[in-house]
Amino acid sequence: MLDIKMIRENPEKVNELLKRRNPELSIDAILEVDEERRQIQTKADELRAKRKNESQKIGLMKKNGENTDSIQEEVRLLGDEIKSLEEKQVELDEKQRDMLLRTPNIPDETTPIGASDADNVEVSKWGEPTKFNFEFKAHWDLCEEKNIVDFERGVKLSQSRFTLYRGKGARLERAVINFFLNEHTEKQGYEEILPPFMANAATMTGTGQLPKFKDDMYKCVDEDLYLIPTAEVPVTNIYSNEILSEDDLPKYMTAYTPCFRREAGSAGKDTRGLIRVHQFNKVELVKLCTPETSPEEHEKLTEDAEDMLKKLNLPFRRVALSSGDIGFSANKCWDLEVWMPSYNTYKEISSCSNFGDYQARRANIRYKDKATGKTRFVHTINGSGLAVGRTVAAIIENFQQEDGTIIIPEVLRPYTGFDKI
RNA sequence: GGAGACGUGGCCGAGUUGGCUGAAGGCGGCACCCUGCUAAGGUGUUAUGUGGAGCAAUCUGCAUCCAGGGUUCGAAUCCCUGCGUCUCCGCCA
Repeated sequence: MLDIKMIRENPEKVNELLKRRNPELSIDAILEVDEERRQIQTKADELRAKRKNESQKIGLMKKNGENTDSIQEEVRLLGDEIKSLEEKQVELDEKQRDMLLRTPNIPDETTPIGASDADNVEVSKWGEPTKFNFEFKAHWDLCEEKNIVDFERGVKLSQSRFTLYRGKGARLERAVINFFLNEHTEKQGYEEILPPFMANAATMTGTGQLPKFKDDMYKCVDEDLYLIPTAEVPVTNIYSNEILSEDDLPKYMTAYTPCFRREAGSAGKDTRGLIRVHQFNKVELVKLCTPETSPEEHEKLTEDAEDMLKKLNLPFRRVALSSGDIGFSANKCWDLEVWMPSYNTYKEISSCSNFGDYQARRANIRYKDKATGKTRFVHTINGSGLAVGRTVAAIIENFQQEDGTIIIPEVLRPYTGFDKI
């Protein structure tokens, strides 16, 4: 959520930056509501102050045995007036909050300006796209051949885009999860978190999924609970409505969770294989830090994610998302894309975003600044470290051999217990 | 799931015959003072949100005693609902 005071003081600047994201965005309507809201509040405050004084007066008069009938009637009428103003005020408060909650974060100055993913900028590359001197296969074909993912029965059990891993496939998936978690916790200093896989509406609002992206999520029928689309949601919200000490920062947290996404609006895209499914596994990296350190913490987190790809020896590149393509809550985002032979291109495997204080303001996550003694909003950062299903798909495709076997990367072998499939 | 108890500031804990209590007291924290060091002691300070004034330091109004409603001139205090915690019983991986 953007800071209403900041918007009030820099309306042109905010509009200009928002239009980099989408030319139709504007905060003008919010400012109109804000103006009216403040007028009502001032008026209501005055009347409440009056009622307070008068009521105290009544108390004293009663003590002295005076008759208070007329003044009581007067204050009762005042109460009616206050009540109607309060109703109006609540209405405007909610309206303003809703408008702010539906307004995306403003892009960082360093985010490349552009309208869509076509304007994203490749900034670095590691390794070379895998070359084959034989007819290579797509991971979905290899998976079926080796019976390590049973796509058809996954569909039977649930619906399309649900997968059933089995045998060495299931073991490989679990090995990748454990490898990532061990690296993040033992070598990179993150605290392991195992959060609930369902979260309530307040939590979903904190990170930005609600109110705008309700239709992207799975919702429980009889409860105010949603299946999480990413571990970012519960993990970032761990400290919602709390004030941390500056000494507690930065917080490094990592979590494995399954992720549930309805993928509404992506019909026809990536319909085969493990790339786009309704339930997938992911290990997430989340940081809370001070505003001063957030750019460098963002960079370090991205490097931590890149480190996983390097250790697996998977070719990848880093892309700076353009202002038209970054996520709703982010002000800056690097995508890591892994080489996927079947697509003959790089596919997103991690998205490392800096949210500034946007999520912290929504979730109300603050800290006490030591130097000034003031409470400030933390900055939140997160990134996939990495998407597990896509990692498995990349391993299967990039490390397939002419004889039809798949070589398991060295670093995973202690986890899989086998060196090829 | 059934029965009961409870929900106050960073923590503990007063306040429940409604009124001057944003809230006593203690602990902790912070600042300063004092004792040559340490232990101890003294003084002060110590919530959040939001509106207004001011360049600012700051001053000031309003709100907040789990949340939301209600009663009343006036509610931390009374009533209702929800959420949560604890105890006992039942059930269960």
